[in-house]
Amino acid sequence: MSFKPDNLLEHISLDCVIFGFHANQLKVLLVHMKYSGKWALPGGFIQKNESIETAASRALKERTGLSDIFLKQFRVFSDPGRSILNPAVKDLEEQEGNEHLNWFKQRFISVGLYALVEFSKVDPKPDIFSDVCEWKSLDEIGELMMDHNLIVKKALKTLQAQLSYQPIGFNLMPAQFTMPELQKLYETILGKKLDRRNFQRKILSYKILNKLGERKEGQANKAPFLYEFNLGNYQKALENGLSGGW
Amino acid sequence: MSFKPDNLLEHISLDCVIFGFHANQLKVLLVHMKYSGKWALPGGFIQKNESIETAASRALKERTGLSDIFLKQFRVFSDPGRSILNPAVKDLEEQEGNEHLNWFKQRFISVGLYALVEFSKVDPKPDIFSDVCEWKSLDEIGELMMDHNLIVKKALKTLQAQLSYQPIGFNLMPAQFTMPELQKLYETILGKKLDRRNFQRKILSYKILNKLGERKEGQANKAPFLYEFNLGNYQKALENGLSGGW
DNA sequence: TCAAAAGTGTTTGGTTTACACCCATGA
DNA sequence: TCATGGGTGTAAACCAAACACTTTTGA
Repeated sequence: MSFKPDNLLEHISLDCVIFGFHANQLKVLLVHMKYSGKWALPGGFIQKNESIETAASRALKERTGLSDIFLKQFRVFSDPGRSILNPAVKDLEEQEGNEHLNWFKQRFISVGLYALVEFSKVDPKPDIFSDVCEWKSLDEIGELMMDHNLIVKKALKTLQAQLSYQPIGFNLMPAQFTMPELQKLYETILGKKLDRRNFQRKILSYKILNKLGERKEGQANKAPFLYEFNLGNYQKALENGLSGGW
Repeated sequence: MSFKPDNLLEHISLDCVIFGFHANQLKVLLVHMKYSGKWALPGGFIQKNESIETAASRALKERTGLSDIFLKQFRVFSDPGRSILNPAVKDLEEQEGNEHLNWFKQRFISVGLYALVEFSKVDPKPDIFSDVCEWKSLDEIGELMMDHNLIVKKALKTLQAQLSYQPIGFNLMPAQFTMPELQKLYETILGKKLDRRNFQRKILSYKILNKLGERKEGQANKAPFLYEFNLGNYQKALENGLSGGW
């Protein structure tokens, strides 16, 4: 993998908050920077003939192996101070003879996007500036590079707000899932418990689920039903918005 | 007024959708480009040591004379095609010996912001690329430069969505106003009629208004009460959000 | 047969909607 | 005195929140 700044727009970067859901926890995909040892959000730059969204899809594809990811820009981070102490520059300075050092020393304005992906389908791969790429649950995230903690915080807040008027599970759940599992997702995002019965009634009222047969899994209790998303209605709900608030 | 690209970030611009309310109409402040004759949104560029918001405030101050304007970024417009037919470049080509032509020929990614201002306080001033700066009501807006029609459309949609969970009147109304006037503002933004009595009950339930004495104005009907915003509660409502939906 | 967790339905209270009557004002 | 439009209140419909009992399952 090579890096060619001459095909990239200057001053503009993007940072992706990639959300996944696993073991009843909301997770974020992070990369570990080679030299500074800091964790950071997967990012990217914009090629001269692509949009932010295209560039982000490209970065996501590289990091996760997935295409057609749910992706949404939510905020531009442009505080002039955000780049001043960019440890990525320090990393590069430590590399012998890095020809692109000056390019990284410029000030970057970064577009924040969040992505929703199905945890099990992701095959995390580091980029050329990092040596590790892996999932971290929200409470495992320590101090991130630059203003990335702020970016995660704002992304989560946006996601919470969207939850009230947009269906989101399709991008985060496996193809088949139970109602309690879906509820856990909502509870995790919102950071609070929901009533089991009211949750079910509400989510069913959206008509975005198909009920399948029961599942027999080996737990010492009644086996919950399996559901899948009804893509047609899900799509409509995405376009028209939902009503409620959780 | 001079123009010094050497102090500006390349590739990044901003466009402001400045909303005002007058004569029961929602208006947008536009500038008329000197050479192409096209109307456009007031825009700006980002200086090397300022944030997007600061740059936008600067542009707004220049265009309207106002400081401390309500301002919110809502979307980045980065389609590579948006700049290709930039008539501003054509304008500049027609100017003899414009030294900054190449600077404008670059591709721009633009951050869209919307602003809410009190119509009567604005003193519109063109920028160096335009010869007119004036208010246009939404239905008077014809074809704008580049993708500015799209930007206006998205701004309006954002404003409509915000309406449900944020108070907005303070920035658009004069210091004192009547309930029917405030209702007109909401109706205009939403593009639909609201019930007079339910509107009043709802807006009063937010506790963001102070009721003043009646007003006597010469109309052939009962004189409506005057109200003003309760700044303390208004501020709280901004931070905590409202409940409803219209 | 018991604990754990899922399925289902009902009651209650609050919010939103729809609607009607009276009052003040200038013409 | 009348048309216009504002002030206020109430009944009905709807929605959300709280809550209980029954069922299934593996241990």
